[in-house]
Amino acid sequence: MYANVVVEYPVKTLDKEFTYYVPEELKSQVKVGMKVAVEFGKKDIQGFILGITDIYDGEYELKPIKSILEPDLVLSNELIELGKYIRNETLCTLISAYQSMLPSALKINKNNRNYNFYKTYIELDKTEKEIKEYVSKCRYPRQVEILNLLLQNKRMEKRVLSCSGLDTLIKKELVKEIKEQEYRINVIDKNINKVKLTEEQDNAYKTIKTSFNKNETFLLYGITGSGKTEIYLNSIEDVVNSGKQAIMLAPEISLTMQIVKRFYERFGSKVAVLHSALSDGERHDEYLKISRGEVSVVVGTRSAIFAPFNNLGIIIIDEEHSDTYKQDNMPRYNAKDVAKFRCKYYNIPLVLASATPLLDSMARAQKGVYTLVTLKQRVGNSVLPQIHLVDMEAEYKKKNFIFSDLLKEKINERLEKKEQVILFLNRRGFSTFVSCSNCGYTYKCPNCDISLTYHKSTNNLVCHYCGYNIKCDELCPNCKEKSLNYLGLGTEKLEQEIKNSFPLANVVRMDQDTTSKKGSHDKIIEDFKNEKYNLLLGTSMISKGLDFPKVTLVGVVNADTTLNIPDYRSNENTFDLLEQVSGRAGRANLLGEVVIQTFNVDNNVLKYVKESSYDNFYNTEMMFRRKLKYPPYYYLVSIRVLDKEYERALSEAKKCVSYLKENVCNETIVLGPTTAAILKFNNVYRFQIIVKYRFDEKLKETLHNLDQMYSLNDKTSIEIDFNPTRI
DNA sequence: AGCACGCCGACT
DNA sequence: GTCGGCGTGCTC
Repeated sequence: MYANVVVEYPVKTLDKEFTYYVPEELKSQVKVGMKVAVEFGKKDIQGFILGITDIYDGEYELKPIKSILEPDLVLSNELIELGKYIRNETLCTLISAYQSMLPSALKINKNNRNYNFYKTYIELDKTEKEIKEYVSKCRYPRQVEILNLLLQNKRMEKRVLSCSGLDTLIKKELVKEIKEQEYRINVIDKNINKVKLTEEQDNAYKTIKTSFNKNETFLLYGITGSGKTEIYLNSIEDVVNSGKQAIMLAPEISLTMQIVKRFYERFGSKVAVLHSALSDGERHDEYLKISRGEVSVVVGTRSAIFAPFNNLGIIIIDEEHSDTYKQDNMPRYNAKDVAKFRCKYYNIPLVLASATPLLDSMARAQKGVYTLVTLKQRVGNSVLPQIHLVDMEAEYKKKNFIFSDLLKEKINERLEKKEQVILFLNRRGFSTFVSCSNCGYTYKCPNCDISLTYHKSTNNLVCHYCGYNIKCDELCPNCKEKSLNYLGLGTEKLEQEIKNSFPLANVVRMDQDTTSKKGSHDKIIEDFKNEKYNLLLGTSMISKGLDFPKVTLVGVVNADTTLNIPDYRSNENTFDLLEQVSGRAGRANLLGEVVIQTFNVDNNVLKYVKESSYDNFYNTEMMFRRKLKYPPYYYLVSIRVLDKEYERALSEAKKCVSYLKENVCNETIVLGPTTAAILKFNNVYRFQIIVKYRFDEKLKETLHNLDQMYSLNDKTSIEIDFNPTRI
C-alpha cells in the first residue's frame, strides 16, 4: 500500500506528489485527505495524502508514512479536487491551496499545539447512600460542602470546586473527574417568529426555490433596504430542512453582529461563524463543528467558502461586488470562483446579491448566463433619500474648507431634531501629509514610495502601507525651522473639527485606528444604535450593511478621494461606495437626505449617484470599458516584477514583456512595463505588466512557464494575478 | 524550503 | 594542512 503525499513547503520545485509506503500498523487507518508526518530528505515534515495505490513502479527506495496527525481532519475528495482547480487557476502551489482551506489552528506548521478546549467536571463516584454516610462522619467542612453541592447538582465544573479537599475526595475515589471537549462559542436556540415577506421578496424567494436542485447562478439585484437577508434566511431554511447545508458569505465590514444575530435567531446552534474577529481557538472550534456535521449553516467571510460540508444545498454571496472576495496574496483565488466550483460539484444554486452588482455580473445577467432577480422596493415605508451635490470649489472661495454651508446647516438641523448623522471620509489619520513651508520637505516612508500620514493621538507619522512609524518632531528635520504644515484631511482631524464646529454633536469615530481592539467594532455600532452618540464618523467601514433607523442625514465630506485613484475601476468603486453610503440614510419612516461634497460636480458618476441610477451608470461605464478593452469585455492579468534594485527590476520587467509578446495570441494585448501604483514598497521596486485577452489558449501555459523561470531566480521575483481587483 | 555536497580562500 | 564561504542539486 502506497500513499502519494504533497509536502508542506510551498515552493514550485516541490509542487508535486511524493510516494511513501504505508506501514502495516497504519494500513487500516490511512485515508485520502489525511494529514501525515513523513521524513523528507533529512527533515521530519508534514503533508497531505492525495492518493492511495497498491502498486508502485518507480525506482525510488520508498520511506514510510511515520504517523497520522489529525485523524479528525480529512479533506474530502471534493476539496482535494478544488485545491487542484485553484492551483491551475491561480498558478499557486497545491499545498498553499490546501493550507488556505484550513483555519490556522489546523494548518500544517511547526507549532502543533492542541487547540481542543476542554472543561473538567466533577461527579460523584459512589452511591448516594455511601456519600451521605461519609458526610455524616467527615470532619472537614470543605469536603462536606463539596459533597452536598454534588448531591444537589450531580455534576459541577471543577474550577468552581477546586481546593485541596477536592483532591482528597478524588484520591479516596468518592468523586471522579470527567474531561469533556467544549466549544468556545455556544449558541442558545430561540424561537423567533418569521417576518412575512413582501410580494416582491416572496417572488424572488420562489424563483430561487425552483432551482434548488439545479446548478444555476442568480444575480439578486436589490436596492439597499429591499430586505435581501430575509430571502437568504428563507432559502437556507428550506435547504436545511431538506437535510442539506448552506454557506453565506459577506465582506468583513458588513458581517456585523447584526447579521450574525439574525442567523442565530433563525437557526440557533445549527450555525457556525467564520470571520477574522474570532480567535484562533474559536475558529478551530467552529471549523470542527462543521467537519463533524454538527451544524448546517456557515456564515462567514472569504475563507468560509471552504467550509468542509459534504452535502451542500446552496451558497449565497452577499455584497457580491465587494473586492474582499479576492485574496490579494498567494493563493490569489476569488471566493466567487470557488463558490461556482462547489455549486457545480453539488449541482446546486449560487446566489450573488448586491445593490450595486459588479459590471461583470450584470453583464452576465444581461447575456443570460446568470438569472436576474430584481428587488425595486424598500421594505416598510422608507423611500430613497434625496441627494445633493455640493461644489466645493465655490465653497473654498467662501473659506469653507471642510464643511459647505449646506452640510453645516443640515447637520445642525438634524442634531436639533435629535436625529442622527453619519459622516463619511475615506481617509484615516489626522493629516494625510506633513510638509515644511520653509524648505518644502515632505515626510516620506523610507521603505515605500508614499508620504506619511500624521496621527495626532499618538503623535506619530505612519506609513499606511507597511506600518513604518516615527515620532513627529516639532521642527523640520531638514531645515530645523518650526514651519511644518499639517495638510490633507483625515478622520482624526475631522473628528476634532466636528467637536469645534457643532456644539450639539456627540461624535464617535469608526476607522481602523478605533476598531483594532476585539469587539470595539460592534460596540461602536451598538452605542450609536442606542443613541449614545448622534454623529458617526468613519471610513468605508461604515458604508455597508448597517441599519440605523434614526439616521436621516449622510454627509460625504470628500467624494473625490476614490474618484481620483488611477484604476480602471475607480468609477465603479466610487459609484458603489457612494450608493452604499447613501443607503444608510432614511432606513425607517423618516425621510433621508445625502450631501456629497466634491470638486467635480460635473462628473458623470456623481450625477448617476444623485439620480440613484445604477442602470445609467451601468450603460455609460460599459461603453467606456468596451472602448478601452477592459473587463467585462476583456480579461486582465497583472504581472508584477519585484526586485530590490531599480535597474534590475526594470530590465527584468522588459524581458518579461518581450517573452509574453512572443508567446501570446495575436488578439492579446501586452502593456507595460509601468511602475506599479506604489513603485517602492517595503524597499522593493515594483514594475507592472498588464495583459488583456479574450480567448488565449496558450496564455496560461505561457504565464506558468514565466512563473517557473522566476522561481529559480533568487534576485527577481514575479507575482501573477488573474482578474485583479485593482491594477 | 532545507540540507548536503563541493570546491576555493584565510586561519590556528 | 583545516575551517567555512555560499553556489548547485536533490528531496519519494
